[in-house]
Amino acid sequence: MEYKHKDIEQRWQRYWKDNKVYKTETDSTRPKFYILDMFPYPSGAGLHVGHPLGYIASDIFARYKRLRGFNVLHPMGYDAYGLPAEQYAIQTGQHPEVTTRENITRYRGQLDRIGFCYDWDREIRTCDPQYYKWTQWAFIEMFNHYFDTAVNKAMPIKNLEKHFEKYGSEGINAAQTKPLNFTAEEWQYMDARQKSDTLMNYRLAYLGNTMVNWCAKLGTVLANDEVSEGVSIRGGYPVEQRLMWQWCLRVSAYAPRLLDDLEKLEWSDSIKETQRNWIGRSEGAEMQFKIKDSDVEMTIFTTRADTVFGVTFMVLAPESKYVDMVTTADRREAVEAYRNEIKHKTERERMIDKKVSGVFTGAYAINPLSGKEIPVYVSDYVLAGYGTGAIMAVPAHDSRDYAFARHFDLPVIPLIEGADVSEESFDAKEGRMINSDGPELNLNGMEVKDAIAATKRFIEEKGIGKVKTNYRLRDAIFSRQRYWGEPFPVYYKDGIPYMFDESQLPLQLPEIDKYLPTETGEPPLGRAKNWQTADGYPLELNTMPGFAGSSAYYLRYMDPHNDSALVGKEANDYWRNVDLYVGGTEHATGHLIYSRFWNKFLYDLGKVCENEPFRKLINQGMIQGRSNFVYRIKDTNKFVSYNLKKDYDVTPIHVDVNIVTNDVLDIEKFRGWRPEYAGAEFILEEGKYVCGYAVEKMSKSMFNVVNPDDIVERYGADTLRLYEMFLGPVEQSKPWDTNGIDGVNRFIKKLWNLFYKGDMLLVNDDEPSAESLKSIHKLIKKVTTDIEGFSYNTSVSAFMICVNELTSQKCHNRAVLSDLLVLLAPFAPHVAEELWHAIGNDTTVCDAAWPQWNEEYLKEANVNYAVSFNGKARFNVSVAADMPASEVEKMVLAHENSARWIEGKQIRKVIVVPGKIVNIVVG
RNA sequence: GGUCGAAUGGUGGAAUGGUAGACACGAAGGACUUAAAAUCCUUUGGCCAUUGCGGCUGUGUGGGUUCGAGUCCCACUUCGACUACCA
Repeated sequence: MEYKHKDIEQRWQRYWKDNKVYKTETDSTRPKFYILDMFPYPSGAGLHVGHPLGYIASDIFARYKRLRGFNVLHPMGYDAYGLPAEQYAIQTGQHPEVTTRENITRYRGQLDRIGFCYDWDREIRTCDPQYYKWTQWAFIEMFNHYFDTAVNKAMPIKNLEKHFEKYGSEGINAAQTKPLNFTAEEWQYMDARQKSDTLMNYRLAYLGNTMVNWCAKLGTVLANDEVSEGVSIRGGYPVEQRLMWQWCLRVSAYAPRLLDDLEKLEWSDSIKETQRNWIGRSEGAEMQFKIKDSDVEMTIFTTRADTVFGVTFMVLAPESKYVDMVTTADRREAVEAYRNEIKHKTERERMIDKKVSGVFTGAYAINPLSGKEIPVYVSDYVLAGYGTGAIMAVPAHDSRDYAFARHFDLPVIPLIEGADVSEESFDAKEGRMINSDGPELNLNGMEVKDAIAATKRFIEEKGIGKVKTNYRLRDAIFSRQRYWGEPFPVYYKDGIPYMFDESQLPLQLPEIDKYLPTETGEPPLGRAKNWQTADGYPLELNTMPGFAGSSAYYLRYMDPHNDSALVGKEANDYWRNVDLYVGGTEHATGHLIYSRFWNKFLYDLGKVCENEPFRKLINQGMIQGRSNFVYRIKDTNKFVSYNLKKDYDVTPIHVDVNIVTNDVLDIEKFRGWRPEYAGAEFILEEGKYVCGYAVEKMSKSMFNVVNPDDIVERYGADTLRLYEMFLGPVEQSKPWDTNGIDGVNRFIKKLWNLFYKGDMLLVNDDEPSAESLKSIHKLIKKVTTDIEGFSYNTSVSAFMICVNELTSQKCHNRAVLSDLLVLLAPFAPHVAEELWHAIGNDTTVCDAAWPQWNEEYLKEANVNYAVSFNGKARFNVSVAADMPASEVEKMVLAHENSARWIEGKQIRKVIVVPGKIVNIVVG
């Protein structure tokens, strides 16, 4: 029999499917293991070979855990809402649901061909009403809760209302948008609208008038993690700041917990660090500065309280509420002009334009420690959204303040001994204080660290400020002006938002005629007919963002068909949380923050039993494209081979990597590739046309996309799986390069030849030799430890070594080969299954037991010691493995080569590392 | 600018502080074959020696710790990822 990958793979994929081999049930008698892939967005382009990298790694782990007796939950689904389907719909009029369904079908086909062990009965799609019912439900719960900072968890908003009735805002401990002050009586006299507005200040899901990232081209607002460098991540369109009424999630309330709980997670240090930076805890102080000749007091935030004696001016964000309060009449016009100018710049323009700009308000503030008068400016380098939107500027010790001071010719007072501030500021937090002597506080001579502490203590005592911890993490903007997303379960009565009752969910996405905003500029849902409650109240026109559906999907997999809860208590108590989560780093500040927030919220409500959703996280690297180039001589249809191109004036042109093999162009296929190349001529080297290459993102426009289907067709899924693992460590990014795939394919054929010679099965029950036992037990040990440590690439090498050894040993022993197949089953399940049955098993290899290695077989009879003198010049000695170190020493010193090296010199030290080295120090 | 990570042959990559370069690709030579494919064998970091079994050198650069450093420490160079006017 010959190794025919197509027959084998089709046969076993059908068998696994028909017999529901990978179906998972809750089973309290067995330990559970939940291993999850980040589910894909089903794009129109289909999967390329980069996508399955993480899926293969997790599939190997899932199969391995199963073989070790765990009850493994390994599901898959689709993050089906998203912008590309909607934009395609705008262009073609095709309903996004239709294209999404088609794309899912294509994805499923591609995934199936690779032989994954997903339990497809648990598949979920975020656009399925039975699923998004629970997304809507969670939103309602967030609306109905606030975050209590005293107990550090979410509490019902009803509690807060009761408190208001009795005590007003006095004594509340609630995360809030802004501080409010009202009495119980004032609360009583508020009308429905005012009460609603007041409660919005505290709800975890709230309607807020906030500064948002508005992308005109996409016609929607975007969350901070969907914007990078001032342009939208999807499409790269410019984004500007706008004040809009939006649904928001009070993620910031959970910032301390999101930060602290990172410690417990088995995530890579780099991704934890990314989250830490994103949450951005900074300890500092808030301080009040009085405005001269006015009642206004401005609050600023600083982490450098020690530098207060070096404050020579203050700066307000253009959007700051203080601007109107302090600007003098004669400066009003100039300030307004500046604010308008800033308002019309996009975020991107503000970033590119690093020029210092700003305007004087006419006001002077009084330094609370030195009593000096200092001018107040407005500038866009101060952000409205962070701290209080106002800063005290210390040009000597902050580079941004320094640039501003130089531009407006403001004084610079150095505060640290030896700091040279003639050319640039001294930003380091170290050194000894000078020039910091005020009427009540003297910091001179202190170290910076102590000066910060002393100043904080002083301002708290004097009531001019307080110690404050700020977080960079902002609330998540939760509205999108799009069609293809979850509708909000919200209706409006007299302009006040109300939630649907849970029993009325899901609120289904309506049909519309065109997927564009309405003529009046409302979101696409404004086109829906009868988009109102039974009583005629209008419904919310926005939809939820992409991260809504992906924030709790891992919980739904535990209990995907439950009609009465997101996840039932029994299922949740058993599966708890994800033991191993595999996905890309690009979600570090998006999905992985939102999911943790969402999970913590549900945990506070007692709906889930674990505080964190993903216990261990592995970030697979990205597979980049490896593009190929041909070199056309300018103004001709003649192409010159890579190593000859320096003699010509050439234009490099991307060429489809699928007509290039090992960087050699298939000339005939190239002529047929595009009509303009039909008459192409070539200047060859050694009879071949050699292409150049470059590593780039894998994309259609670079003609470097490799479809896994083609690899499966040609080499088989097992080869694809092994090869993707063999390429290098899973966590590392690397270009896709098929140059080595033949080696992996050869390995499978060699494995096959251990079992078959022609049609004859070679397997026997002879006593296995000691060296065969050693080979297989070495492999068991290596593969077991490698899988536990996610070193799949070295595992694949170990398989190759073992098969080579068994081949040269002519080992066809059934027991040895059985162990080999079980070890291989996670990596190459089809061929393992085929051979497993060929040697007489009638159960599936997926139900076998993982073999244990026996150290007895691994023991060496003899051990090689490397002998060195002063760490140099070595020779080897071979001694019995159980010889004690002192005997080894004697034997080495008696060795003829030792005499040569010692040559009468004194022996100072002899070091024997058991089994490894003998080092003799002479001199 | 900040944070984190990386640097090893022609290539992808191996090496609990202990004989660097496993394994694979590619390349060269050979066997089988009328020929090709497939398969198998040999060589393959560099330099020198190759009718002697060897010698020298070598993990981005410069220092350090150690009997011994690709591995640990310090500084630098280059590259990558993330983030970015966060006071």
